[in-house]
Amino acid sequence: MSAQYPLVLVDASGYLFRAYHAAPKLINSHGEPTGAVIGVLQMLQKLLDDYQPDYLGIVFDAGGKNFRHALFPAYKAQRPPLPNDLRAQFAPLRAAIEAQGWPLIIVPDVEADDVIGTLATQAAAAGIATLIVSGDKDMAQLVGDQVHLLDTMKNRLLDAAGVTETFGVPPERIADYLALRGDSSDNISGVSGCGEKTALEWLRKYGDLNGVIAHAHAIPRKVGENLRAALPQLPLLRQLTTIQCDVALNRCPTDLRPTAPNVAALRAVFERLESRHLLKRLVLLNLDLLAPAAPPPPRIAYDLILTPEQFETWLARLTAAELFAIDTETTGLDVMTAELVGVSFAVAPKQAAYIPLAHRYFDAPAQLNRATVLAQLQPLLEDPNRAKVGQNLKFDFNILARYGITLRGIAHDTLLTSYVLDSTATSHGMDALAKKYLDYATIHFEDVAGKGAKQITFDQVTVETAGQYAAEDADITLRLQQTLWPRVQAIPALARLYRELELPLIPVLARMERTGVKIDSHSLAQHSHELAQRLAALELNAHETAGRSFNLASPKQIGMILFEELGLPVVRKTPKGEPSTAEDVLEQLAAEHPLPRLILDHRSLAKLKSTYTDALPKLVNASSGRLHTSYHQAVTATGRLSSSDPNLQNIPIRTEDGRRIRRAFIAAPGFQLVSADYSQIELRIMAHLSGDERLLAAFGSGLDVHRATAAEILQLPLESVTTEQRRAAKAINFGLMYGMSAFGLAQQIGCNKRDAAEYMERYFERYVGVKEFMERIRQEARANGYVETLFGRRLHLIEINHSNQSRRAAAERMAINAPMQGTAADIIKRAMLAVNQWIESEQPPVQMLLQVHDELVFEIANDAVTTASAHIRIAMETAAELTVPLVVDIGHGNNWDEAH
DNA sequence: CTGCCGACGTAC
DNA sequence: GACGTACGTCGGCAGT
Repeated sequence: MSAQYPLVLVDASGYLFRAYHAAPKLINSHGEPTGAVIGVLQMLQKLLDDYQPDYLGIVFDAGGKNFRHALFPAYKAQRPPLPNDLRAQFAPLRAAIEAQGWPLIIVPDVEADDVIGTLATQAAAAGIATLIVSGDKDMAQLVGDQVHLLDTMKNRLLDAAGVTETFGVPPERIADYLALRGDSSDNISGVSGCGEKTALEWLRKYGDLNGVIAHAHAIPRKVGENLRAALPQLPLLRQLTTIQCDVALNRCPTDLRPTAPNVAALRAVFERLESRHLLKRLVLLNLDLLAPAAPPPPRIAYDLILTPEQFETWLARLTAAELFAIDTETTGLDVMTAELVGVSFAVAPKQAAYIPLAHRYFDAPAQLNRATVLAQLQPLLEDPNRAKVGQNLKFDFNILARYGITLRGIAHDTLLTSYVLDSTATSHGMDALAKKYLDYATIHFEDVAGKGAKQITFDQVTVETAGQYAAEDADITLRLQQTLWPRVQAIPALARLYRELELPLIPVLARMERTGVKIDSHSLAQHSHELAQRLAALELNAHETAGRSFNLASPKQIGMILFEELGLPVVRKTPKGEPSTAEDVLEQLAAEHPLPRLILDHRSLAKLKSTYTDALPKLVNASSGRLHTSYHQAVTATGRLSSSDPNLQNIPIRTEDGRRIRRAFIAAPGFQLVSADYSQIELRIMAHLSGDERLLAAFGSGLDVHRATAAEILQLPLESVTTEQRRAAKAINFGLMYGMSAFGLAQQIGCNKRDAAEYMERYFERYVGVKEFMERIRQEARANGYVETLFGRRLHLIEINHSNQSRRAAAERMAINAPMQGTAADIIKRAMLAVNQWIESEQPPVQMLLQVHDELVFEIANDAVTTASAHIRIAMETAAELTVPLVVDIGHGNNWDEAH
């Protein structure tokens, strides 16, 4: 199939000018202007996508003088000099066009118009349909049967009829027309007093320029006089406005076939331009070709293991190695369903191999049998004395577990090494670590498998490509370990934290993930149904109240109704400057109008439905019949775990509907759910870290700490503290741990700022140790650039000395919070290890299912609940020795709500 | 249609 | 500007 226009000729100088004025004035990080180049490249790309020509000419003006200047010294004389920031963009544009393989034409002393005219004429003679792309109206004269014009200014495609319609004259009269009316952009004046209208009228009356000249004597009034005065000039003007179609060129249209792009060169140009858009497209179009920018990567020759002999050799190497890296490749990221596709190993830098086991694509080579290979590897993988390193081994652990292998001898995990070194790093992913610590550009997963809709599963990747990728992963993991571990070792507390807490936690978390939790999908479905009805009723009511229909889930539309149509006051704005419709704002507005309350109710129910009652049943694993979360050990800045897919750390609890969702988390028949949660652990840690006498005393004597705080601040006896007073004290206690200000406290407890400030003052008078502790933490953060937990985990605070007040204040709040939140995280991790130790040694009918920051949830056989609970309590309460007791509340029941 | 971001809301 | 740590859903928008 041939393109509609086999030849496309682009007036590139015009494109560049247009882009320069239309596109944003971008500047890259080197201070170079880039907007016009990027704009032109995007327009060209779009054009070629649209027309897909066989031949292509990107034509630039050569600059310098041409025949028109010789005829008419004033030609284009009024043009201001090129702005420097436009001039600077010619070179990168040329480089990009050449790298694209697009034929670029610049003829010395010839204007782009004449080059285009000549090529179009030659093409027409050869029967090749041509599209001229230009915003210059001169070009209209070239239009004919075979030649059409894409007017980039108006984005219209013009044939001869279109030209007549647009300009009022056919293509062959365009030059006459321009000669008469002039062309200010070229400094051609034409006939004084003769504009568009007059020129068209004359041409209509007398046919062409010669006709006008012949009848010049008959034209009345001043304009007639002007015409007669200009008569000697008109042939010259006609020459200037006529495009030359016979200039000497060293190329003909059929020479203009685009060639293959030079991807590396293109990438270099695009990177310099810092255009994510262009780079992204380049990546998409060149998945296989894409290599990092200069210098080209020296790819290492890794082993691809396809025969038993090769495997034997590598098995011996692994057995002999003091430490080896392992990495599994699978069909997906869900450890409950992903299939093992291959496994890679590294025994020393650059010495790595990939064993493809289950690649399935047309023509895939015969591979070693997965079961056989795994059986041979099993003794090695399960031997605790054979040291292994990996990147996020919890994943590999879970995958191997599904094939009956218990990975032991986990000596290192580079994900966790990176995390303990700097929990605030933007990424602990292998690609980022390789770049950061080894200055090595890894092959990315997207490079081999694509992404988005085009993504394929790893078993579809060719074994050769997969081998390069997978073996490199093992190689880099090993090298990262060699670089990272000494850095951790240099800080003994971090080394302990890593070896004694984080690494041993891997199999514990892996087990919890694979165990999952039983869900009563039926009750959730029933709940969803009810919620749908209540939501519909609220929606109807809200629309009636508002007087029109709108999307209750759209803060933007809500804002329109509340603040524009109903004229309610804007309480607060979002960081982006839009009126906020957040919960506390609507709560205030509810006093003035019934609609905000309806929105609030709708929001809370919609949240429960979409996030929980609808979503959770869909995520139940088909084979286990249970819900499996993923725990992330290297995400939070403070050392907490996080949970996703689904997040089981934010299951509702506060409202009745929320608790009903918790009731859908159930125990298997014959079992109970047991929930054990630390009572006030962060406040206890604050007491311990601060050594504050009164706080220590309150916890030491087992008082209700919030009540005690209220009594202290208000100087009341404990028993006369009201519920309201206790609530305020609780808000202070929590607020303190978050570094809250008087303003924040006032907002929280609904009092004025002065009262809040007075409460806080009174608090710090009574709890002097806490006040001193907070100041000490700020000092420590400023001096060290980090703060520590009780166990030496560090949180780096690079903005603690920031010049911007609010940035610095934010860092100070993190400094205050992190030691408490982080110590609590350390303690519950220690408890999890202790409980796991007990489970492994005693083999009680107990499974640890969930961790929710200060709570552990277990599934325990009915008759073991009491004794197991006692063991769990001891393990948790003795997980750390503080100057206050750690207290654990334990409950049990058929579901998670009852267990509380 | 896909991907990204901001707003919002759930938990501790 | 103002309360720390997370994750998921939605709307809206840009780009495909």
